[in-house]
Amino acid sequence: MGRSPCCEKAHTNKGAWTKEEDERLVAYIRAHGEGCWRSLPKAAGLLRCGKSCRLRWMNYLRPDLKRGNFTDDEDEVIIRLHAILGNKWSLIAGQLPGRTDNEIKNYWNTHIKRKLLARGIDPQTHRPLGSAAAAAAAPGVAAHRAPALLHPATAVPALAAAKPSPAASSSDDGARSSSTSTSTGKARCPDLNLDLSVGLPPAADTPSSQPVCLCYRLGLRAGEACGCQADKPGPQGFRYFRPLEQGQYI
DNA sequence: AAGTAATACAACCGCGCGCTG
DNA sequence: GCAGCGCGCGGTTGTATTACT
Repeated sequence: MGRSPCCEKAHTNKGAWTKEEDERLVAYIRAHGEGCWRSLPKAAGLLRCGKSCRLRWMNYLRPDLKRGNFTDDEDEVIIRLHAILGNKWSLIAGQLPGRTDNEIKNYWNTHIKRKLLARGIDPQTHRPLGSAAAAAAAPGVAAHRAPALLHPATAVPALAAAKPSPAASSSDDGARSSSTSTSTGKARCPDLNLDLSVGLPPAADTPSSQPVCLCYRLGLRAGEACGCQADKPGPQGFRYFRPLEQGQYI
């Protein structure tokens, strides 16, 4: 479908934001909240495109942003999440309060990629470097890596394929609702439902199609990121996957 | 001190998706 | 059912800063 430009480019500023523009934007959002980004610039007296205002607010001006260096813990969480989610920066950001998708994306490209390469790990596949077969088997995004991660016959690339159900948001929409909730100042995690469940192969000791929450693979315990009972083995929880051991790769 | 390369990060761009009339 | 709109995402670019020669 055809799309009109998001704004009158001829009458908008571009490039770095000035202090005055920042102040105007912050003052307006404090007074009126985050409403319609398209009409915000005019209402706030800014010669900027709505998209630009949104980006500036989300990535730089939001009061709940955590500035400063990433901690080692955050590094590891990003690496683990990227191994499973791929370049779903907004999803990853949803797990790191105070961090933005743009910030994480930049950090990944400038720091973590190099860190993984130094460890001898391919940052795209999260496999040891030089594993051509591994790379061939797992090209591109993490969803395509799922078969290597899980049972090849029944693993569901949930992120790519799942449609949201009335009961649970999922896939990319989950990402959007997650990021939306952050932008509106609501608590980030409580409503988060990544819904990264996969179907398991029928096996002697596992119920068929039992959902498995991948938060357990991330080393998260119940309540840290989602409502599953990942650390409670048995019928109440999920017991089929465990976090990676030292030296294991996805 | 000057020039160049590398790095970090803010911002832009194009596209896909959901919503609405 | 269709078309347009608005939002949000991920990839890319531009620019400022820092490190190195």
